[in-house]
Amino acid sequence: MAKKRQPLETERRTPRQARAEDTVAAILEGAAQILERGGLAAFTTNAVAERAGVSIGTLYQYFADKQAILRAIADRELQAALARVRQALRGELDASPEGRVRAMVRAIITAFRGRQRARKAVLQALLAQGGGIELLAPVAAFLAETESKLEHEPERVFAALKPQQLFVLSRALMGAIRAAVLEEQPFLRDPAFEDELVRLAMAYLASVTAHRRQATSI
Amino acid sequence: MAKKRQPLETERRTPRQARAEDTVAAILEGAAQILERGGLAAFTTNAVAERAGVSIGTLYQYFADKQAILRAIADRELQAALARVRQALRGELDASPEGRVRAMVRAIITAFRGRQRARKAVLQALLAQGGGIELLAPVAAFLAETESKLEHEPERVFAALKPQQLFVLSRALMGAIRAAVLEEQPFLRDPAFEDELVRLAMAYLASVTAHRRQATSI
Amino acid sequence: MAKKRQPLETERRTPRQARAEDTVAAILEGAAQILERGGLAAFTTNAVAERAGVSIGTLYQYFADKQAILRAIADRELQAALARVRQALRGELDASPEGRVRAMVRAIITAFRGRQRARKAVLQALLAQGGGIELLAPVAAFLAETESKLEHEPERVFAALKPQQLFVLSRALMGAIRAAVLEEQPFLRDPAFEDELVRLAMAYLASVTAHRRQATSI
Amino acid sequence: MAKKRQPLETERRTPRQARAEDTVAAILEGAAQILERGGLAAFTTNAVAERAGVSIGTLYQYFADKQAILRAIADRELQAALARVRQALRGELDASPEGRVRAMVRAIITAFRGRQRARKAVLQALLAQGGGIELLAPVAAFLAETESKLEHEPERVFAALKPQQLFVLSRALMGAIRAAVLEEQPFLRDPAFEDELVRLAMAYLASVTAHRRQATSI
DNA sequence: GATGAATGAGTGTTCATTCAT
DNA sequence: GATGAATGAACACTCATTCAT
Repeated sequence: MAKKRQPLETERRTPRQARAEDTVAAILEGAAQILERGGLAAFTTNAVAERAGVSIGTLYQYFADKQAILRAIADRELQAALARVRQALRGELDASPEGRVRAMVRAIITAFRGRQRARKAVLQALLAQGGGIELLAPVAAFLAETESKLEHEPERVFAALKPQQLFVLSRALMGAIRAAVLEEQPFLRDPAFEDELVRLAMAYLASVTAHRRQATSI
Repeated sequence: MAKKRQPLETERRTPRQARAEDTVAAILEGAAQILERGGLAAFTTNAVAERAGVSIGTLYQYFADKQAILRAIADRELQAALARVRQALRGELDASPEGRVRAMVRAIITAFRGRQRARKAVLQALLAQGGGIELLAPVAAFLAETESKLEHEPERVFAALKPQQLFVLSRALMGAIRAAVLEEQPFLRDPAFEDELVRLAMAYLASVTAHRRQATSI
Repeated sequence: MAKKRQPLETERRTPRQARAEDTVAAILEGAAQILERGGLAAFTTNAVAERAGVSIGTLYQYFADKQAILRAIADRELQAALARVRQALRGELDASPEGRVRAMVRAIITAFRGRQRARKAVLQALLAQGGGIELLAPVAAFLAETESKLEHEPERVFAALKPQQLFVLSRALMGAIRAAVLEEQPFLRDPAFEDELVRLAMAYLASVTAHRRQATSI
Repeated sequence: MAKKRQPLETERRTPRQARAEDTVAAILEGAAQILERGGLAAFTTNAVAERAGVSIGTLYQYFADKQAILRAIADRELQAALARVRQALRGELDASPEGRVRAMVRAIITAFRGRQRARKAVLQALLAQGGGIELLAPVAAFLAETESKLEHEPERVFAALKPQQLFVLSRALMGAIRAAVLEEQPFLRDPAFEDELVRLAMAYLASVTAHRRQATSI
């Protein structure tokens, strides 16, 4: 019953009719295609409208300005990525901590594949605006929340981290993955790359835990 | 004796008169200031020329196009950052591996302070161009080279890494630092943040080393 | 019933609204006026837009670039000139060969009168483009086609020419007329000038025919 | 004793020293090369100075402005072309009228070969300025003058023409040749093309002569 | 609600010309 | 006499945005 799409403040008009939702979807899809093919340079409102098959006037009835489209795409991508991560973690909840870490790493890498150029362009555009959308922040929050449901406390690898540590870990992983994406490294699909990322995360987690135990035992 | 400024291929005309060198310096400084205050959006050739106190025509006598200015700034910043890292490491060569790792982390964090917006803008602009300036690549290369001069082999923490592992470690560290910079996190100056980065690096290095020893002993 | 304006490939957008057609017409008229008064040097896109009473943006919605405007004008002028030539020849189909030649010469001279500067500028611009002004080609084609409808074969003066001869004759006539136009010779309106051109054409045609007969009879 | 180079009003300074003449020659040669390779678009004062191996300041000491260079080139080319025509006619003075006509046609065609692009560019540039340099006018004048020295009056084919007829004939020939040059027709080197031009000229001359005789005899 | 013609400030860039050295 | 660094008006062209229809 609840609306599936929560209205963004970037939209001018909340689509209440099916047709309007289609229009918004068409615009976002068109925008993503434009970005994917021509990057940020090709991303003009007229081009988006044309590809979406709507008039430029209609586009401006749903989006206040050009940036609003980018924000909407970022939001859409974030939701999709989160959904994939959730999906991946759902099947690994009872796995070992390493299993969960690996699932997460894999989910993120996967989330970054396909439409890389579009994603890159969105990132760049939003960063240029000063708006730091951190894809990872919600993911990490989700992880922490998920773990809090675990029975065995020792298993809660993420929940045990202090905020700053969570920041370091998530950004470090993202940094490595993003660099691989942006530099178009061929080993992005290499299982060994995934192994190294898991190793990095696990080593860090172990170090934090060991440190805490040590501190506690004293 | 030797020319201080090595001519970049981005320059149209190699300055032969002292006046010209001043002009180039003024343009680069003006460009950096513009980027610092207004980001990439404010970075127009006319604005740069005006702030540099030269005519737009003069600007174009030294830079083939707008991008060339960005490249020159990036080059200049890279050299400066590298110099700082080198400087920092020079005093720590005989320190423990952790000492060296910490010196590097600190150097990079430091390198990222001041004119953050300018640096951010340069990064974005060059990434958008497809040109991946990787600050870390030269730093890592320098580290590896530096270590090769060490007597005790076990001390060579970076040299022991495989290329992909070096990639993961360097990008992970950069990712965390860059995220802190871009998100303007207050703890960028917090020693605890530095500690966590060092911990991340050390834990990863230890894990790699342990793994290798284990593999070897079998 | 049929659309009067056939869309040129030089147009960016085929006008779908009546307003748009007016705009295109205004731009072309403005461009012609600019050329007429200031020649090619005054022909700037901004000047054209201003004189046409539209914004520069509007101009660029209908013409891909500056040259496209020139091409459109040239096309328009060519059509007008051809129409006049056709009109002139229509009444002379059954005249003697000399009558037809004279009609053609007169038609071309007439076509070149009025707005000479504009025409001159267009010609120059297109020549500068390397674009072969095939102003004459359509005229010659029309002549040949027209003659092919004649019953008496000996009357077909143009159709009897070999391609290279047609080239020489048409360019020679055009060369003389164009020189008179460009040098703004006062005798452009002198009937004696027309007489000389007719004489040139008739003498050449006679020479070609005589030569051919001689060759055949041997 | 007379100065060989008559000072043009376009020059700022009359070269009195050998070095200065060399400089002027270098500039004109450089300009011709630039025009030949890149056409009018590449013809910038800075480019000319660079190719000539002089500074832009020096260039402006000998030429008041850019157009002055073009005018000087045109003058130089005209002198060269005239010299070639003179040379060609010198050996044909006692030849038949057709021989002389052919010599002239050939000389002009020849004059147009080599540096066609430069010549084309000069023509265009000067035409755009409104200045109609007519290569043929001086040539025709020379022909008429030359013929006036002939003993047998009937042989004086050009001298017999009225000014307007001379205009028609010379521009017609030039028109055909120029069209072939500008359109880069392959038959520019074809002897048959030359034949047709000669035929055109001879036919016209014969027609004029016949007409006059007829008028006289009555 | 939808359209698309119109807008115009703003961009990067060129190049003829000057003049201090 | 020669140099070449500096100038800046001018240009072609883009594109986010508006609003009359």
